[in-house]
Amino acid sequence: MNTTDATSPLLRRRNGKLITDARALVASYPAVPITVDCVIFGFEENELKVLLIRSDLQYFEGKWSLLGDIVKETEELEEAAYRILLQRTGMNDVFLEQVKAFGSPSRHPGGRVITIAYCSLLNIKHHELKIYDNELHWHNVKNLNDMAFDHKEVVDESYNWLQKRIQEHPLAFNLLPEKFSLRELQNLYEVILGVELDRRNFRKKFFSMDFLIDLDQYEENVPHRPGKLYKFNFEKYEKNKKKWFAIDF
Amino acid sequence: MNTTDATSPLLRRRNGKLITDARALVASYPAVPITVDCVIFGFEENELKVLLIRSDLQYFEGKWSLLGDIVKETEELEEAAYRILLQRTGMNDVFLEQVKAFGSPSRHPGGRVITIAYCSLLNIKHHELKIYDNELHWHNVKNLNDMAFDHKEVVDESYNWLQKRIQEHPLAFNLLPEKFSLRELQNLYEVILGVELDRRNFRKKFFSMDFLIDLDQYEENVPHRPGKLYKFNFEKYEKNKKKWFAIDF
DNA sequence: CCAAAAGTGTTTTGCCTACACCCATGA
DNA sequence: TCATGGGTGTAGGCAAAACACTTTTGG
Repeated sequence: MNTTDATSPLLRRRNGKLITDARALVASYPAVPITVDCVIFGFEENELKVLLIRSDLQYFEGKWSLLGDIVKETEELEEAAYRILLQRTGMNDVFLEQVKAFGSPSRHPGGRVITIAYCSLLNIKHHELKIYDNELHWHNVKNLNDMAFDHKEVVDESYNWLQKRIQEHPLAFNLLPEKFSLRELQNLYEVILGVELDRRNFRKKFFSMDFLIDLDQYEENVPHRPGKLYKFNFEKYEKNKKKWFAIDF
Repeated sequence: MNTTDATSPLLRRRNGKLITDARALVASYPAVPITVDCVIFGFEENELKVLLIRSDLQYFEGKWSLLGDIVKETEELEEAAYRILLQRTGMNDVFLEQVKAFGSPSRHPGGRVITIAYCSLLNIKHHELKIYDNELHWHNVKNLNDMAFDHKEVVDESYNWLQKRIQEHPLAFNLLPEKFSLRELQNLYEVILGVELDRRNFRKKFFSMDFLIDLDQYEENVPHRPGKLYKFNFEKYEKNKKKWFAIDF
């Protein structure tokens, strides 16, 4: 390995001299278009869903695609993700977090495009999709295939990320109505994690955390005994969240 | 929010017509240089260290910088990270994983440059740094300041990532010699996590996992009773690793 | 009164924690 | 023989898991 190789400007030190013209240096670099893709998860009818549109590209005719857009020149990556969310869902108070960058040279048929995937969780009931450009629709996460680009991989990675994340952080509440029953909460965990949970232990677990506010209200219009409604106490959680420590693999 | 806005090619559907010329579409996008930065952690003398060079840029004169380089036009992101590692350390069998993309428009003084941070763990004793371009050196993670670009933030995020990751995955063994004593392993955990651990419980924990191979060999040249040497059974770990499940936040 | 889901407690088990003494080696 | 760290076991507490019956409501 020859590290005196001078093809890489960032690795090279030119005879110990410093580079004075940073702008010229950056201008000399090859450049690639950057997009942000939003993996927007929602929960409804006991299914985890993701918001997709039909691809605009003839190359991917009929295939489903994530909601993405080019990052504007002066825009933060996260800002671009929020912009896409707002344009597509009309919501601006949603959860959003970066998951991963995807940069395979061949992932876009029009040439190299690097994308940063952001994961977003929202409550489907909280907004109506009033816009149906490109057949914007919710899709069950389980039945995805024939997606455009590498979007299947992006969704899979995001789903893995969500499964792990939901166990360690109170993300679930972003997918539920503000007021929810414990049954709804448990269903959500069961669907996302793909496991069955014991109702009594689940309740004990959440009550012992003591982050649920009992609203003294009940479900309505259910064909059985209505469950109590709760909301999550985010303020208390933020104050009390513990430093997590346990070697376990 | 007007989604008939036509400034975003990926969001737009032109009167229901598909885009046939994907190449022209991509060519019309603004483009940004992409770099990969490697956060290379090593462990030595009971300190967690990170490999840094002096920045080449006059703008950052005297400041320390991560090892990074432009991603070549036909190169996978991960491939670029491995290339940088090989060029800088001469090692090609090292641990490497993507941590996060950093893309603030103002993070580079020469114009926008987006970087993808990769985290790497290696055993300092396994290779000598024969190359000292740009004062390549190991730095204690605790004493970093005055770094170039947003590299302090990148290191901090990578360190957080490592702290979490090392508790759930057997990464630690990438930082140790192939044969190690339990004391070395414990020191590593204590330093990375910044906690003190009970020796007996730590041993019990690792022995009960049953992933350590007893080599029936002992430390040498230590001024006290030598400890037994072990190596990690990666094969067994890969076969047995459990599906991790526990709601806990 | 029937169906459907809500709500509730106890026992067992395994794991993490706290804690103190003897052992092997080199100097 | 001394200094240094290596190596070991046990008891208590706590949290997770397993498990079944009664209650409430709507139809």
